[in-house]
Amino acid sequence: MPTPSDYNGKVPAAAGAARTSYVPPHLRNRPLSAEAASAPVARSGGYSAGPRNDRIGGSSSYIGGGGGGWNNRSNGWDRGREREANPFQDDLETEQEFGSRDNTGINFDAYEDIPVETSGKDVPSPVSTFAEIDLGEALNLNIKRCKYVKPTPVQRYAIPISLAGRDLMACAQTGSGKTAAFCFPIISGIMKSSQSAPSPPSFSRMAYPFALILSPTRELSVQIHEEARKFAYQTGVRVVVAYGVIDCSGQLRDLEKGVDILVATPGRLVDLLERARVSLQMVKYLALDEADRMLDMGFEPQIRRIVQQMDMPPAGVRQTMLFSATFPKEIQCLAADFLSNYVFLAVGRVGSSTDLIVQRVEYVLETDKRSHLMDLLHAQIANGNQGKQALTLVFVETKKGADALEHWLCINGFPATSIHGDRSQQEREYALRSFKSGKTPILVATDVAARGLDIPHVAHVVNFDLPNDIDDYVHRIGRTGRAGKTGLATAFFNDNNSSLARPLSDLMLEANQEVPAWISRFAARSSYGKNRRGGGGGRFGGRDFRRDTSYNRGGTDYYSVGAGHSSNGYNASSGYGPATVTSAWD
DNA sequence: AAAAAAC
Repeated sequence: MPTPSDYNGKVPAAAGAARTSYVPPHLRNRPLSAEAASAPVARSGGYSAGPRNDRIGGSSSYIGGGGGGWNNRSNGWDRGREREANPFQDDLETEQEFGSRDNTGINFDAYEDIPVETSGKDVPSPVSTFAEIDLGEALNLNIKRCKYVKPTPVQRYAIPISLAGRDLMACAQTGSGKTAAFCFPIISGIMKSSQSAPSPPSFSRMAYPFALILSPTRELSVQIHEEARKFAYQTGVRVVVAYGVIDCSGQLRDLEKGVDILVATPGRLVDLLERARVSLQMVKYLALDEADRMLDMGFEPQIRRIVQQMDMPPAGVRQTMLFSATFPKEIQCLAADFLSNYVFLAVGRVGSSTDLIVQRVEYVLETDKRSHLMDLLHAQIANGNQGKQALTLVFVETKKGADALEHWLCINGFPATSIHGDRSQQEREYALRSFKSGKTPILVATDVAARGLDIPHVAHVVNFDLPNDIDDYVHRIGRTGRAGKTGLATAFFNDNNSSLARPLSDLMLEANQEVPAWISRFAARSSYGKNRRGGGGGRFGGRDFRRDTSYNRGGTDYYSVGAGHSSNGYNASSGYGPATVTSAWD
């Protein structure tokens, strides 16, 4: 179990000076009377010069009024003025609306025999209860409020690993509790270390988050923010989200009020860094959600810029956690640049009784897709599968295609809406709400909705247009069958998708799905996807590329230990041997 | 070739 000194080992020497006046996060939310008493002595740490105290003492209005701006992480004084909104309020309302809603709880029976694999040096042991982990009283209370009874597989492994201060690359299906897996250690770590945290190093309107969480879409950032706010409720740890167009929702104001955990999309964060509204020099935790997407061709330059070319502490000083349901080898290779002596964690995806998604592939010509979709929707209605308890998510390839299909569905009497990158943020958020509430139980979407979004009650995912990449398919169908519930995924396949035939049929075979015989005709034609997973079998969304025999970084820190050091090092006595490979399956 | 993400 980590001690506070584990968390503070890298804190500058000046830290001690701040101790007496600093108000740690867990005390920031005390009632106003208690706060007021300590206000005049708001932290005057080593960095803090006179002006800060003058400002605090002499001004009755805080942030926003004067524009001078100061990072007020340092005082709990103004925090008491605003009551922290109860982030659990929405849950109560939704719960009433849906009657006995049980999706806050995970169906643990379905996860009982899930395969788990770890690799890396000295992998910390997993836990089986939250009680075994010292997360702190406030966080434990929030876990109860979230109705989490016991940790999910990814949480059982990832939380001890990250509490031990280790970097992590984790493959786990979204909906299996990933967000909590990286939020709990971050919140807990910030609470513990804050007792001796250094002051922000300058006097400006810049924000100095301790933790940075990046995700590839605005909606996913919103979702992570909402979840993180629940976990951080009344801990004093402040969570702020930044995404999309300039400050339509008071994001800049929130930043100025101080931030401990910043959740952001990459473009927005680059913008904030350029405007010098955010500094990354205090970042102790970096988490990338949907990390393989964050490091693909479209995002990689931005991520490199943020992580390597700004003022963020380097790998090894900060703690880095990468999460995704899929982790292609090439991306793992790239990701190694951002990690230091990391643990690789893979939580089973398919191939066991945990597979809760029934997958179907149907041969549908381009011209027949619409009428075929209508048949499916009619059949669903005939089965009594409709309304807000049985939402249908339809994926198409293009934004134009999404608009067209939405329009066509609507004029044919189907209550549909759509979400894609050409719609305004307002429209996007409205569409998502309208879908979630069941007002429009059909949502037509581009890949913007493929990853990470947690939408309860999605009973059916239709791949109206199949993606070109099997990993995208995996993420898309993962919008159903969540939290232990079952789901259906139907794909419309035709000659345009022949490149996907082999990986798709492989994936379905792994998942014990019925694969139509005709698909092998296409599979034979294409060589795409061969060995994409490093021949590592299909139980996982990925396999540690460091274990691949073709990978040899000889002389790097990964395999520096041990006699009999082989070309891959995996079976050498370097800590990668079978003894450290744990599996809940065996 | 398309999608996502800042102004």
